[in-house]
Amino acid sequence: MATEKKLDCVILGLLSHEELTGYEIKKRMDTALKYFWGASYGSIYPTLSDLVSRGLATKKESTENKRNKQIYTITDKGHKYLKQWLALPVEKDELRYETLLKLFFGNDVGPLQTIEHITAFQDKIEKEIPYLLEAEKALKNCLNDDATHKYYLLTVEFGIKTYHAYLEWCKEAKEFLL
Amino acid sequence: MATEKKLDCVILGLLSHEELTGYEIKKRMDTALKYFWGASYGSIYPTLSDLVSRGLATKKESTENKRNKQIYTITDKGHKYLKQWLALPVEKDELRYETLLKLFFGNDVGPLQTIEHITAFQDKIEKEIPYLLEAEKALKNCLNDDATHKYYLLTVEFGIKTYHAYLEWCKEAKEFLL
DNA sequence: CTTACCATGTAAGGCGTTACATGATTCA
DNA sequence: TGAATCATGTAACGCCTTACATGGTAAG
Repeated sequence: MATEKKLDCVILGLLSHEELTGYEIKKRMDTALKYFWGASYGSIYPTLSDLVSRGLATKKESTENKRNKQIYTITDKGHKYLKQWLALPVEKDELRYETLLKLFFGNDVGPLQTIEHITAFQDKIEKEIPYLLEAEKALKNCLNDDATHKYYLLTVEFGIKTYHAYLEWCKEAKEFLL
Repeated sequence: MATEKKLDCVILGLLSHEELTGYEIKKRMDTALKYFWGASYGSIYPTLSDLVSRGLATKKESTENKRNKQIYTITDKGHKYLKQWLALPVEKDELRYETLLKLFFGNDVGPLQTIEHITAFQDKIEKEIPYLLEAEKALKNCLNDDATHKYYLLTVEFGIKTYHAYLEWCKEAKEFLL
């Protein structure tokens, strides 16, 4: 019954359209998935081994050069498992914003310090937006190449939309506190 | 260096304006804080004991009736600790939306199933909005009573704004997929 | 020649959940 | 009298991160 682990499904999802190494999986986590899902090497590599032992993926050594490179491929069983999980209703969407926490207790330290937290948040968001817009542009330009791009684009649009809402809120919140 | 635990600060923040029992703390987590921070009894009670052993809070037994009720109060040291934490920059704001994950891999199961996930998400958000609006109204009506309400209101406004952005996205996303 | 990136993995330990276990009180 | 809510806590376990440990390759 315990909180179901999702990382195996995430990895299978990534493997479902290309063979990947653990390192490459991590890169995708840090780019395409970073806005809504994260993972470290310390969880990726063990999960990969687990996937192989459960027969949901296979592992092969790279042949092209000396480099110690393990390439993972999804199996039919893995595809099935992934599809089953995708069909299940979503269990949990969780947001954990320390900024809001510090804001909530803002009265203990006064408006100036709170405004600083809001400004830091604002800066962080403003720096992320260009990447999202770039991704949006790139994805729109190759929508016909690969149907998966369509879904990727939707997550980017989600990010753009919410980030703009965040910025609007930052502006209003600061005005309210001054 | 390990991920700093935040629950102690959250509890101190709640205790900073009123004495509370573990049960009451949990209630606040499930209402005012639920949109950006969660915690279970299994983490609240041990943290409370820990707070007492570190001298950041004190515990006293309820005198009013037979009920086994432990009331926690913040100490001066606790106030100092809380303020120090509030002054520190935010370490991490994290969003973990399984909905976006399933969306990202939507190509593996097609648009219809993806639309179902979006609809479920939409329903969930639509059901939450009335509570946020109610809280907004109540807080606006008593802004002068207690300065802490001002900060609470800001977190509610954040919720309202982002939830509206979510709904807009849901609508557009579904149109895009059809 | 050294910095950055490619590449894999383990160990220790933190954090938090779920399930369990218990019992009082209030209200219909 | 039964359901809901009040009320506290522990035990087992799962998940994940950080830090550690190691080494190859490419580019400037």
